Amino acid sequence: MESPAGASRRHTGWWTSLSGGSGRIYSSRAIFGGTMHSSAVPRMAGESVRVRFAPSPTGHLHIGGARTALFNWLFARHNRGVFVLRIEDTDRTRSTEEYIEAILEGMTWLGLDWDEGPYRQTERMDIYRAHVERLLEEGKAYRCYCRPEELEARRKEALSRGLPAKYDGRCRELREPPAGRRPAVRFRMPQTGRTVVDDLIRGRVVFENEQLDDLIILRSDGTPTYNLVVVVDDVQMGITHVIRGDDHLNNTPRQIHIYRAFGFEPPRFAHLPMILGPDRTRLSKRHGATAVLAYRDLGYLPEALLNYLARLGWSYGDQEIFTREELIEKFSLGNVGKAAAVFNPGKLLWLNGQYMKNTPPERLARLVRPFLVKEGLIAPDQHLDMGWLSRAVDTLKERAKTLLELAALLRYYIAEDVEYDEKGRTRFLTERALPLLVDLKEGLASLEDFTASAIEGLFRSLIERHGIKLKDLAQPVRVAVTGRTESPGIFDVLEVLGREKALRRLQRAIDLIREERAVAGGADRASGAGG
RNA sequence: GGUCCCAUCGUCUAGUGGCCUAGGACACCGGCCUCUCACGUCGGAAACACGGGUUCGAGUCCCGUUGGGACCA
Repeated sequence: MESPAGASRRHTGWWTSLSGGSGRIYSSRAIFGGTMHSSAVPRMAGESVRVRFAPSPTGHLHIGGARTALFNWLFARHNRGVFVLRIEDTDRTRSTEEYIEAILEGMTWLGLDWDEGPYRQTERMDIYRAHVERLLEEGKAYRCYCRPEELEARRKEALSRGLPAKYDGRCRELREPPAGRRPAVRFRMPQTGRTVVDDLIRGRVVFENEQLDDLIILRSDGTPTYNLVVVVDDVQMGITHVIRGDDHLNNTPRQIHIYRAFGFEPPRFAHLPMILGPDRTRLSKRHGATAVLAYRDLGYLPEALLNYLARLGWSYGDQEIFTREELIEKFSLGNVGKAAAVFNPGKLLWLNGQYMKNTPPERLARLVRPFLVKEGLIAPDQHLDMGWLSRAVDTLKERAKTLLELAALLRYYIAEDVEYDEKGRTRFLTERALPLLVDLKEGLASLEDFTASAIEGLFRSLIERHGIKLKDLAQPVRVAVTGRTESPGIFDVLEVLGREKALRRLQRAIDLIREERAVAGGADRASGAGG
C-alpha cells in the first residue's frame, strides 16, 4: 500500500466530472425542476452512507484537513459507505493545480483512498447558476442592487451604533431595479422562528432565524458563493453525513434553509473540534510543520501520523495504538470529543518511534533508502544489498524515532570512514586501550565465522585474559568502529559492519593512538619534561 | 460588537450521578535492566476554571461568572 498506485485503484478517475460523462450520481436532467427531487439520492432506511472531504486547493493538505478527511474516511469505511473527494476550487484566484496534486498526494500517502472523484466545482458553474435561477423564479431569492461599498458603509455604521451588522433587506421587495447596475442574488432567509441543528457531535444547537442575513448566493460577477455551492454539491452527490470542522457550525442553519428551499431534507451534520497550536490558537504555519507531506519528508511513517490524527479528538478507552483496521472497526462519532485539541509533536514523535520498532526491518530498509540519498550516503542509483541493509536497520530501529534519524544512524555502517566524537576519542582511544584493540584486531582477523555470537566469544575470552570488564573493551571498540559512544550492541555492530571494515577501523584507531603517543613524547622531550 | 461552540494533569484523553482516594498516554524526575545509547520495566510529581443550585450523593445534571475558540469580515 505504499505505492501511490495502490491507493488510487478505487478511484473512478482523477478528473471525473459530475457534469461530464460519469453520470452515476448526477445527470444533467437532474438540474432542473421536479426531476431533481427524484434523482437525488433518497434518504431511506438502510440507505448507505455517503460522505465527502472537500478541501479547497489554496494550500497543502495540512494536519487539520487531514484529520477531517480521516474522520470522514473512517466513518465511510466503518459503515461500508462511500467516500467522495471533491475539490472546492471556486476561488480561482487562489486555487492552483499544484495544490490539487499535493492534496491528492498527501491523501494517497496516508492511505485515505476515495471511492469517487475528485470532482471539481469549476466544472460545475452552469449547474450552480441554474440552481440560482430556479430559486429566483420561485421567489426564494431576489436580486440585490446594493454596491459593495454601500454595504460596507452601512455595516460600519451599524457596528458603530452597537447594532448587529446585518443586511437590512432593502432590495427584498424592490419593484424597480436601478438602471446600470449588475445585481447580486440574495437568498430569502426566514426572519422568524428558529432553526435547530441536531449535530451528531455537539447535540442540539438552536439558532434564532432573526439573526440570519439574506446571504448572497451569486455575486454580481456571476460566481456562486460557498454556502450555495456546498449545498448544491452535497445534494447532487447524495451526501448523507456532513462531517467537517466546527468553524462551519454557524453556517449550518443558513445551509439548512437552502436545502429546504430546494425541497431537500438536509443531511446529518457532525462538527469536529478544531486543532490548535501550542498557543491555543488555530494551528497554522507559524507553529512549525503543518503540511502532511512535510511529515513524510521528515521521516514519519504514514500509519503513525494516521494513528496520531485519529487520537486527536477521538478516543477509545485507554488505547493509544491502533492498526488501520482497528480504527475502522472502532471508530464512531459518539467517541469524538467536543473540545479543541492542541497538536503535540512530541507525542507524534513517540508514536512514530513505536511504529518504527514494530515495523519489519525489510520494509524500513525500503523506506529509508531515499533518506540515505538525502543524507548523501549513497547515490540515487547506487546498488545496495537490501538484505544487508535490513540487518543493519534491525539493529537501529528501536533507537531511531524517524526514518531521517535512522538514515543518520546508518552512516557508520555505510560510509567508508567514521568521524570520532571528540569526547569519545579522548576518553576511550587511549594508551590503556591500545593492547586491547590490537589483540581484538588479531582475534577478529582469525575468527572463523564473523558472527555476533562468535565475536562475543572472542570478547569474553579477551576480557578474561586481560582481567577487565566488558565495558573496558566494548567502549573503546565502539568509538573505534562507530566514532561514537553510543550504538547498538557492539557484537551486532561488528557483525553488520563486516570483517573488512571492522579491521580497517580498528587499525585506524590503533594508528591514531600510536601517533598521539609519538606526538606526546616529542612534546615531552621538547619541553624537557621527560623523566 | 453580535451569534454560536468549548472547558479533567503542561499536552492528548478515560469518565454518560454512587465503581473516583479521578484512570491511561506523551513530556518531565528517579530506580531497575545493561558493553554504551535506546527499547523495556518499576515508581514519582502533576488536573475536575470559579460561584450558585438540583440530589441522600456531582468531575458527571441546571444556571451564572470567567477564560478560550470559531463565524459574521
